[in-house]
Parts: sequence; C-alpha cells; structure tokens
Amino acid sequence: METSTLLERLNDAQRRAVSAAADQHLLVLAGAGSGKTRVLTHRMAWLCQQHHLSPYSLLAVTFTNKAAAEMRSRLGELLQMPVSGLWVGTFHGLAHRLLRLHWQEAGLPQNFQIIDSDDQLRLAKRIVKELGLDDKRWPPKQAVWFINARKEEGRRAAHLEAHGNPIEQGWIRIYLAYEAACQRGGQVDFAELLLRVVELLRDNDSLREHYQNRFSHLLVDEFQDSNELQYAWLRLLTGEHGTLFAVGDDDQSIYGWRGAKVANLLNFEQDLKGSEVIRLEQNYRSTALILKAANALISNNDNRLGKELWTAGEEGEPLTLYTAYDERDEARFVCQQVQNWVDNGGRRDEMAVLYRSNAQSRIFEEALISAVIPYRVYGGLRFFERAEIKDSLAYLRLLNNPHDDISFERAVNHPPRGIGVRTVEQIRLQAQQGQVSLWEATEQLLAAKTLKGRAASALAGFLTLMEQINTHCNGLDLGAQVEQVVEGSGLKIHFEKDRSDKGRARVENLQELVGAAGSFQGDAHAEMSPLDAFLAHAALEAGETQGGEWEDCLQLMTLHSAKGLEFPVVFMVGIEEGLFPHQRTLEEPKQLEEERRLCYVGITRARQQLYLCHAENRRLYGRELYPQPSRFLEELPAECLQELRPRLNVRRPVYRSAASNQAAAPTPRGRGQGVGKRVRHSKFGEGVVTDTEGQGDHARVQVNFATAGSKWLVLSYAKLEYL
DNA sequence: ATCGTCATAATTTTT
DNA sequence: TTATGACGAT
Repeated sequence: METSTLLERLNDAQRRAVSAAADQHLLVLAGAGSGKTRVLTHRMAWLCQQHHLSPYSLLAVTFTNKAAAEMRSRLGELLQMPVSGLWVGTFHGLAHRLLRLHWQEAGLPQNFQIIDSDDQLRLAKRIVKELGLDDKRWPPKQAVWFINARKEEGRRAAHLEAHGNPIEQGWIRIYLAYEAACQRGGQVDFAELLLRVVELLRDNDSLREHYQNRFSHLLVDEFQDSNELQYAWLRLLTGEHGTLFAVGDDDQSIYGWRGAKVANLLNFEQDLKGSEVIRLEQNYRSTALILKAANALISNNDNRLGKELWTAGEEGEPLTLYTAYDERDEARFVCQQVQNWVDNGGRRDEMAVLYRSNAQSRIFEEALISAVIPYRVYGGLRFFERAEIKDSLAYLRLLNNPHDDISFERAVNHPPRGIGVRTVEQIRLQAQQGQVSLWEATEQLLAAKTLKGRAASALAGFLTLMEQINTHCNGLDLGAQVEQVVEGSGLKIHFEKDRSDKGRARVENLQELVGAAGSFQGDAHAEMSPLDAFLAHAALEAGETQGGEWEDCLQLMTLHSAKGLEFPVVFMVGIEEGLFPHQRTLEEPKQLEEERRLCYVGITRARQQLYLCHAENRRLYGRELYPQPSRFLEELPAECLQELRPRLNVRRPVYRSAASNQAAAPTPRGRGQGVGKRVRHSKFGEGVVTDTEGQGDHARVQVNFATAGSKWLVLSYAKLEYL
C-alpha cells in the first residue's frame, strides 16, 4: 500500500499521530468515537511501510480478546499479510506466550496451566480451611482479592510484613500457602501471568535486553485501564530505546475500582522523556447535541487532561428525558419506544438498554417478554465457565498432570460416584501430611488400606477410570480425546439423566465442547501440545456469554459492558440518586467522578437518539424508594433535552422543543393528579405524594415521608408546601 | 447426596 | 425482593 493512501482518510490530528517521528513517545488522548483503533492500526502500518520495520518488531497490546481480534483483522487488511504470528494480543495472552517460551527461566513446569477466578476461589477456600483459619474473619473471597491486589502491586507473600496485625498476618499466611499450592500444582492465575513476566524481564538481563531489542515499538490500547503491573510490563519492554505509543481516554476510566491506574496516563508526559500528547476530539459517532451533553457533563470533573468532542455532522434530535412513575413504567416506556423504532423500519439490535447494575435487567426482561420483543442480556456465565464444561476440562487437565489438585478435587466426584466430603477430607489430610498431591495421597491411602470398603472401592474405581481414559486417548486427535473424556468420565450420561431444559442444555454444551476441540486451531507459536493450547485457550478466552444466534435482538447490558460499543438508539435507565450515582460512591469524590465518567461513557454510546429515564418510585430490595433524579441529569444543558412527559414538580426550567408536545404523556395508571409531587410538612418533613382520594375539603393525599413513613393527610388541614 | 430452611447481603468485570 | 451460601435432616 502506498504511504499516501495510509494517511489519506485521516483527519489532521489522526494524521499527526500516525506519522509522528518513529522514536517519538506518544500519548493519544482519544475521545469516544474518535477513531482510535484506526489510528493504532495505521500507526503500525506506517512504521512498517515508512520506516521499514518488520511487523514482528512491534508489540501491540489490548485488554480484551475482542479488541485484540479487531486490531489483528484491521492490521491484516492494512498490511496485506497474514497476521497470525504477530505480537498483537491481550496483556494476558502475550504474557502467556512469553511464559510458554521461557517457562524454565520463569521457574514454571513446562505443562503449567492457567486457572480462572473460579478455580482461584476454590483453591483459596481450601487453603483457608487447611490453615485452620476462621472463614468469617478471613473470607476466601477477600483472600482472593488480597492476593490479586498484592500481585498487581508486584508484591510476593515473602515481601509482606504484618506489623503485628493478626488479620494481616492471616492474609499473608494464606497468600504464602496459595503460592506454594500453585507452584506445586503448576498453576498460574491471571495476575500471576503478568507478575511472572515482569519478574522474568526484571531479573533476567539477557532476556530483557533481547526483548527490548526485538520490540522497537510498543503500542497500548485503553491505556487508562492499565494497572500497576501492566504498566511495569510495558516499561520493562520499552527500556531505554523503545518507543511507547499509548492510546487512551482519561474521561473513560471506569475501572479504578479494580486496580486500573489513570495515573499511568496522567503521568505519561513526565514518565517518558520527550513525549507528546495528541488529542483526537473529532467524533464520528454521535450527533452534536449528544456530544454537547457529554461535554457538559464531564466538565464537572476535576483532574482531567481536558478534551472537547465535536462533530462535523448534524445537530440531531434533543435527548429525551422520561420521568417514569415507577420502574415498571420505565420498562413499559422503553418497550414502547422500541416498538416505535421497529414499526418505522428500524432494527431491534440497533438499540441498547444500559443500566448501572445487573439487578435492573429483570424488570426489563419481564416487560420485554410480555411485549414479545426479542432481547439479549450481556453478562453471566460464558461458555468455558459453565459447570459441565469446567468438569470436562478438569478431567483433561488431570490427564495432563495428575498432580493438579484443583482439577482432582473437581473431577473426583463429578459426576457423583460415592466419594463424599469425608473421603476427600481424608485424602487432603494425607496429602498435607506427606506434602504430596491429592493423586499421590489417594494412591498411598489405597496402598495402606486405610480406607474402608465403599470409599476405597469408589476411589480405586476413579483411579482406574482415569487410567482407562488415558489409554483410550492415546494417539487420538484433540476432538476425539475430548469426546473420550466426556463419555468416559460419565459426565454425558449423568447430564442426560436430567430431562429438564437445563439438563438438555448441558448435554448440548458438552457436544459443543467436543466440536470446539475438534475444530480448534491453536496458534503455531510456542511449542505446546494441542491439548495444552486448547486448555490455555479455554482459560484465556472464556467464550461468548450466550451461544446461538442472536439476530435482531434488543441489547441489554450494564454501562460498564457497554464501553467500546455504539448503538443508533440508547436508553439509559435508572438515572437516580443512589442508583446512579450508586449509593456506595457518594462519599468519596473520586468515586463520584468515576460514576460521572461512567455516565459519560453511556451518553457517548449513542449515535442518533438518547433516552434518559428515571423513576419517581422504585422498588429496590423489597423497599419502596422515592429517589431524586440523578445529579447527572441536572448537569446536562437544558437546551439539549426534551421532556417527553413534563414533570409535575419542575425543579428548574427545562427547554421544550416543539417535538415534546406531540407525544402523549402516559398517565400514571388510575392515580389522581398530584401523585409524584414532592411536598413538605411542618412536622413530618419532606415526602412524595403517592396517592389521592376525594374532592374539595375532604380530599386526602397519601404522602410517603422520608423519615416519618407513609401517611394519609387531609389536604385542607395538612398545610402542605409543594416543592 | 439431595432437599429444604434460615440467615445474609445486595455495584461495576476482564483475563 | 432475591439469590446465595451454610447447615441440618431425609
């Protein structure tokens, strides 16, 4: 491809980023919808074509498999070459690849396996128990959090100091035992993948120099989401002579709560000498009014590098603000708008409902089912996380390495074969005493005839079964091996007994697993057996949330999972104080700012139409709430908004376009006028009118007071002040 | 081993 | 409200 064509379809800022000097560190502040993937891939192509660099001297890293796949395919188009061996992937995927190449130097067994968060939690549970610690004081979930957080700081258990704090001491003991268990079983968790590589590069001079020389250019996507460890990784690879090209957006940093350090981005200029910052502010996605709202909202945050999105496109329709009576009314409203869009020739999959927390999806699902609108909910268990799949994988891993205790525990009684917790506990004890694996402990117990009849024969049966499967698998290809496991383990027969939908789905999933293994094409790099490659693939790419065809479905997801996506029509729902911003973020200004960025992310998902909804009345955790509209709504310029149903308690002037009058206001069902009004009573304080009855002097209103609860009051006596 | 009962807690999630 | 986990009973 000619150079000219590479720069041709870029705007000025994009072109400056792509064609910057080859040794220039760059931070590209890429606003939402400003074409960052395009800049990233074009930069890579530019370096190859203009500076005659080999594509193999570039390393490009992202966070998700999806983003990595996107980058690969677009790069392939630009370079017109197969892209399979290139160093383009996720942090974890690339770290894994390095560890497979240098397992020895990294102190790992060659057949090391990746464990996912579910395995990790199981292991933590076992360890807390084995150490005899109280799981009330040291909940395994928190132990996992502790371990991961320390690893992300680059700290090993041996480096930690309890400072006489017994709780801390407990965490450290757990971490220590956890490390030992993983090392013994050849297991590596997600954080460990990164930490091992950082340690490897840090401590092994020749290896570090090798890779620093090899990768002249490092490129990162979604830089604002990187954590300490990931940043250390990048800096080690960059070294003195490498060049870092980071793309990110501080305004879209929404993962601070899980360790992402925006500081990595904010300090870029200081950290990398002679670096430059380029802003991509032209937006190719949304209408001008949507961008205006987004800009106004985010300007309420401090500590940002600053950026203002603009478009050469149309002004577009105003944002629609809908004040629902309650959460069911909110859902009904969305259904109605979806129906309208479809009736006018639109597709359902052009629309998305975005909410703050997963619990909100239920009410929408109910409404959508009764309105017969097909929908798809994001989130939930992915393919390789399903129990029946994890069971099958446990057998495969155990065949690979009998000393894999995590897999042993899982496989030994799945499907149930009469090996109960009692028996397993005995095995654990034996293993602990002899410092051997569960498999060895089982052999010892059987040889010593310590176990009684039933348990002993069941266990012996299990060992024989594993040997049988092993023999049968010999020489088979991957697909046939997996089939052998699914059948031989008894898992298939076990789930076939379950005649319910759930059981049938599980059997189908097992079938699909066999199919997936059969057609699996592992990457040719890093000499791994097909089975190892498949197991790594299963751990690193958990697969789709839901299999099957999802044609033309309304999309339901959290605001977090919407990042990176776009839709012609977006509904943001539940925009209320306490829900969004969430209750738990109200105290810390930092957290509140992250909520605001989340709102910014939501707004900027919309291409043409954005609906903002909130309810006056919401049932949450079995309690009736009367939430205030979110502060974020008030931060939007009035001239961007139209209220579809003018609220009775207008708290500020709201610009109303001609369009707002055409839509009929849905009436709160069968309730009197005034319902929803906010009132103040001299004695009971503030509340909301929830019902009315009667006329004239006898008229009564039901008011739910914030502090005094719900009361019926006679209007002519109560002297209510309307707010 | 499976089922029922009780307590408890209840953002956000990728690898 | 509801979902999950722990615990005890069949």
